Amino acid sequence: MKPRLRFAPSPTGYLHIGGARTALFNWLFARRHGGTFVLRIEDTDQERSTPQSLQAILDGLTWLGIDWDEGPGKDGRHGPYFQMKKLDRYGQLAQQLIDAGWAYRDYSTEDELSAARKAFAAEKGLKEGDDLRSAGFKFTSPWRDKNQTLEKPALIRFKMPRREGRFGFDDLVLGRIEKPYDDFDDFVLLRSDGVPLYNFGCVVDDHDMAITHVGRGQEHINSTFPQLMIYEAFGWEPPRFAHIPLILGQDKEKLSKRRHPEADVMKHKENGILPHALLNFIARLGWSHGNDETFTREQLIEKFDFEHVGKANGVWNPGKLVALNQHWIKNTEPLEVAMQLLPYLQATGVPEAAVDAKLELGVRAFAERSTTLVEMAEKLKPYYVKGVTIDGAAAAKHLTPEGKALLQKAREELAKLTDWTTAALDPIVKTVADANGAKVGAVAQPIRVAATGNTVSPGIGVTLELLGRDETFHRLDAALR
RNA sequence: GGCCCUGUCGUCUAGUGGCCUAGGACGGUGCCCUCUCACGGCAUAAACCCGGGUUCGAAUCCCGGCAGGGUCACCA
Repeated sequence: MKPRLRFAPSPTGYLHIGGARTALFNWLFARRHGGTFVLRIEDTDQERSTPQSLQAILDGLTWLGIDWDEGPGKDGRHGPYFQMKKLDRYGQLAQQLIDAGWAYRDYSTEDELSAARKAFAAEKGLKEGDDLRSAGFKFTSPWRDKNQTLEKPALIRFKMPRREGRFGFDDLVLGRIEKPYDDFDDFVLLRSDGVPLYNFGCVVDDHDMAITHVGRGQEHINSTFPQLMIYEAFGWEPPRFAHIPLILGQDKEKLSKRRHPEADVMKHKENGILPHALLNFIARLGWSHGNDETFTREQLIEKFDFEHVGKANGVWNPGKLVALNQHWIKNTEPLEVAMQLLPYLQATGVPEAAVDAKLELGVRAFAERSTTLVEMAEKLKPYYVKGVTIDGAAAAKHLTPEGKALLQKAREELAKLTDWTTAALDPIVKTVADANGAKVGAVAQPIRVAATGNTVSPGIGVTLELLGRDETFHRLDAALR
């Protein structure tokens, strides 16, 4: 049987890096085994769900190259893929549970609940701000065994069986996990407005969508237990679960929107990170394959498994992400990098830039010198504008009378060239140095400063080819004046 | 607080009882290469949370501490 996996975000914000990794692991597993990857939208929190968030999540996944076989924009046989579109289904199933004695209508009001809380607090002698849960507050609805249907709104609670002992499941990454039955209260299945809560909607949908494996964050371990009870009540076979460790910020706190800008997937796009580099990085954060560090998309699909997902939380390491980014900048076809780079370059103020031979040459020259696409764009920009401002210190050091004399000689040699290529340009430096009894550096640096305004650039040959013949002479002559 | 999960260099990790004198990667340090900057190459410092067991033998198994995390809603 081909596996079916899903990613089920709630559209209440941008695509979080932890969510992206969860999506990636599920996607990799589905792809590896020729299965199906489903994208389901859990939009039952109407307070917080927004269309913008949905779009942001879709955009984030698309940017990362994580595609889905069923879900928004991809209808399948197991839809609808938005929970708010199947309220009737949840209602019918909840009624089924009531009929079977696994659930009941609860007409308790908020007032009654808070009265119970107050009574509990008074009995225990707790103060206003104290956490009732810590003190062991439990609420048992008086409607639990009444089995009544009244003409007023009710929420539907699951009736946890009063059992001794423990129950649990075999987690794909954590192994056996168990809890005592009496750890759980009757939990809410359906709100009084008929909208399902997470546990109920999740189980119904995973069943309806024939999900076989659920990879999700470890914060969901505890909700697995009530979900298991729902499966039992319906007599459904639960999927296999794989609880993935959390990603922590450098302060070792859970990655949060507020304190950790890196939690937003699209922030990395903005920072000039290649989508595949980010993919490689988050894959390695929590999963490993021996001593391997870099993986192509195909290798990731070929090697991924839940058994090698680690059990401990991981700390975000921006330095390693950047190192991986540089690795992929260097190890991706220059044409491909050029296409990714273009928008960043244009954004620096050179809208006329295009994916052409010049840009590809630029990528080849700067791949080893750039850690991000933003950095590469900034470094390439001077090759797209007319003229250059020469750095004072650089001029003072290299455009001395002696420097200028050598620069003049070099200019004369360059003028003789018919072929303006790196291969033809490179030897000029040594030729001029030899002819004048100077060191190569004494020739190269004045040229570099005159041509780029600075002491740092790729080799003289590529630098001048990138600049082009006309612009090179324009800048050299300006420096010689 | 109850319950649950976790604990190898600063960080990500390899490791599933002898192959471990604990390996790799990022970062650090030093050297080499070199027209600058990078890239690359070589070398180096750096870890099994603590304490008990089990075993001929434990980073690996068990127990207890300690530390970190998760969860306990008409959020997901």
